[in-house]
Amino acid sequence: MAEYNFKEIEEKWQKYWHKNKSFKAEVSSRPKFYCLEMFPYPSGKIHMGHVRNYSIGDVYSRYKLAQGFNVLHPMGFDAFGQPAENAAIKNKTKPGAWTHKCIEEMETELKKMGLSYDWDREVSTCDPDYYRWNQWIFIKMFEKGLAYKKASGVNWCPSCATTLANEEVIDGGCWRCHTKVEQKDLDQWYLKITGYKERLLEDLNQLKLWPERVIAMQTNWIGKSSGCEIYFRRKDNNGVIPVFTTRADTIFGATYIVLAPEHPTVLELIKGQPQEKEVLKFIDKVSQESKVVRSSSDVKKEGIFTGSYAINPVNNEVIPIWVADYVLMEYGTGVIMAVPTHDQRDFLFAKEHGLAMRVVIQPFTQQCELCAEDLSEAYEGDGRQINSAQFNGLPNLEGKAAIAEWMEKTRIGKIQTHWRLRDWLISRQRYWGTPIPMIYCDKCGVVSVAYEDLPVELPKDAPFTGEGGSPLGKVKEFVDCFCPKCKAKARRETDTMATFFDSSWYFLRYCSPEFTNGPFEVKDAKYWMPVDQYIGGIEHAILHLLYSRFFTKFFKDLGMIDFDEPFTKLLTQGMVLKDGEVMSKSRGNIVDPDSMIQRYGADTLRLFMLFAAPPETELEWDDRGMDGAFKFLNRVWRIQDNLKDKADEPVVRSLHKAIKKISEDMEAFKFNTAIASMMELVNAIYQSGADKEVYSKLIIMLSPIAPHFCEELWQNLGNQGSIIKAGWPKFDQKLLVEDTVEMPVQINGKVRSKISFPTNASVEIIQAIVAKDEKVQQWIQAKPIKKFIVVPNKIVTIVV
RNA sequence: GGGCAAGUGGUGGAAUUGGCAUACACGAGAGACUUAAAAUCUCUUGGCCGUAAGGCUGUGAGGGUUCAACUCCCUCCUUGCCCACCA
Repeated sequence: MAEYNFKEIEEKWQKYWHKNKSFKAEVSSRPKFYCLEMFPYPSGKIHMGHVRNYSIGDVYSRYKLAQGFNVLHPMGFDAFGQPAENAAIKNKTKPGAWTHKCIEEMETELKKMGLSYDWDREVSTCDPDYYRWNQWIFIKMFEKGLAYKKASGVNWCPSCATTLANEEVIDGGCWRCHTKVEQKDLDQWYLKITGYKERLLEDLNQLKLWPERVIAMQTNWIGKSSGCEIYFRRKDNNGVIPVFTTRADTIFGATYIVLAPEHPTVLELIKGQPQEKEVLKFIDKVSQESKVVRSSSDVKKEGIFTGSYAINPVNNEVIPIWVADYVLMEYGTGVIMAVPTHDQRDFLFAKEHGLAMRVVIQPFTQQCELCAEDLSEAYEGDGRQINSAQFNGLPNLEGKAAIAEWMEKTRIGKIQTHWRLRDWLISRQRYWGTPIPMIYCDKCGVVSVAYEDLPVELPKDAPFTGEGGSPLGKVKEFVDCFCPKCKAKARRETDTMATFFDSSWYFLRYCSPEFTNGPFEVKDAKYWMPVDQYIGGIEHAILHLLYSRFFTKFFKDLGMIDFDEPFTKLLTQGMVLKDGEVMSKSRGNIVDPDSMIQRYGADTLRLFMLFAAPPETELEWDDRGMDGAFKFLNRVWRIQDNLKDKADEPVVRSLHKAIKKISEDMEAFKFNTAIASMMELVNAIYQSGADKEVYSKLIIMLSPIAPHFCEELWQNLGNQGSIIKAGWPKFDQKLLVEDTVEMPVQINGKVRSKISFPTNASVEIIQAIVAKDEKVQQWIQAKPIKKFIVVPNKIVTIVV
């Protein structure tokens, strides 16, 4: 037979699959399997991260296909976003043209990998047929009160006159011109994801097949914390200042309270005080700082006394009210009670400004009473309540509950839950995104575009330079419109949607990509959804997955679907490293997948990617590993010339053991050990030869990993049609059991002999055989046997 | 600071979940084939002692549980990822 010519073979079978629509998925009565990999941003070139992600998904998908499932395996492009605008500015093209060119190039590269996609279902989020449904969803949310507009602080570069994402603020300056970034209030569109916070948290329990750490990350992000709201009264006018705390047990140690600089009450508190001017100056200074600067951890905490006092409701103590930058308006009530003895930040702040401290929790191990003067840092551990009136002596965890209950009864406070999760800001002052389908009418106010007028299409020409705010605002034909209600002249919203919106429901669109009466056809989604296996990078563990879960729940509430969670099983693949570092342009350590395909072929690249490491862990790129993978394929290739009429029994047994192991491994995404088992089988074949039967089963099992290669061998063996239809091999249980097993014999924990025993021999028989073994007797000598342990077919242990 | 992973030969990684540590591969070494090289095939390959048989030792460090620990428990170290003035 000729040599393995991967170039010819890969082109041939890619054409074959395309021509025969081998991976076309259609609704049927067979059990379905929806296998999905996160769709890429079309940068034009695929990188090794893509290769890994899509190889993993493709192998699993093909494996499920071989098992007889009706597999849906689609691909598309997350095509809106900033890079297209940047590229357009740089190359003087249009974002649309640039993006479409990139999509084409990327498709070509993906197709060269031999991925089993149903390309007929391809979606692209920048296509009006796609984004009109973004707009449709947005309007539905608006109608349900889940989309709303609110003024909010954004990072603002005064020189470029544009908003900046947090990532674009570098050392407090604009990434482009280094001008100091300011905070500016702008009216922005939000989605009320907080309306779903309980369900988003609760339903994480349903996700038994998600990695634990993703569940942990989502849980932290939603950030439910139970505590108390405590009402401090103002000394001057009895006004109430609510404070949120999770440490009600320390309330007797609260020696001052601190407001966030943005807190509206601050202005009242300082009015007429001698400090007024100074405090205003301080607030102004803080507000100039961008969030990024303010929250960088090593910056010293700064604050100032307001001149006013509050009353601690549990002991009627008069305590000062301060303002400090380390208190955040967005969390809790924007006010904290400071307990310097039991919170490190408060401790440092109190030391700095000479504020009072009182110990109220005594460590259990401490005998004599702990004094504030003795502390060199805050004591944040558990202990016994002291200086806490009627609660003295209680362990603080009991104290926390008792105090909370007492405060609620006496109406000093209220048991309360706070959440970290914020509403989702989706407005972007950019061009290359889905236009938010809203209209401003002088008479009717904010009105949504009529459904029949969707999509609101992006104007083909917009003057964008990356500077000076929203490009759509400069397109008169776009902005000028009529109010859908009163038909008067009106103004169109010029913000576009954050691209996370687009990717929050694309998995539903794949179910019926051509559907024109809604984002997806209900009956198709009913068959295909939820996604059985989702595969992607850990970097999407929080936002993308959370937003997708949110949208799914929203669709359920609209009655369009009947499940809570979109992704039954999730696999987060590890990154591809080179010399221990992440491959990236800036590091200059990129290995280009296309050049590897040129040199070795896609099958070798896929094989190496899957063999080098388990999918979840990081993968160290190794050129020599590619040689190894290529060598293995050639080794398999050569077998076809030396087939016997009938394989020896040991090889047949090896085959059946391999089928069992490989099937289990494929199911569990242990592709690296599955491949190792195939290599072992090949080694066995090299020892004593294979027949057509053994060889056929080997290449069927290898076919999800090296599909072109195996198709060719399958055909060489005289089969008609594709190996896809061959079906996954089954193993014969009888061939797995040998008559005898070799078991190690341990004496006092050390292996001293290896003896062959009949399979499943009884303890008595084993004892009798062991008694005749010279080596064992040598080690036991005449010492009495204390214990004789047999782990069936595994190990024999003797203790003397 | 909080959370989650992980740490095994020269390298990537295995280990049926408490049962022979290092499967499989890379690399290295030796041999066969060859005029030669490449390719291919076969063998060796954790460390120490030993001519050998064999022995001792060995999974980040230290302790513990057990007949038996890479695996479980405690303390510590290191690396990676995510979150973070979160009250």
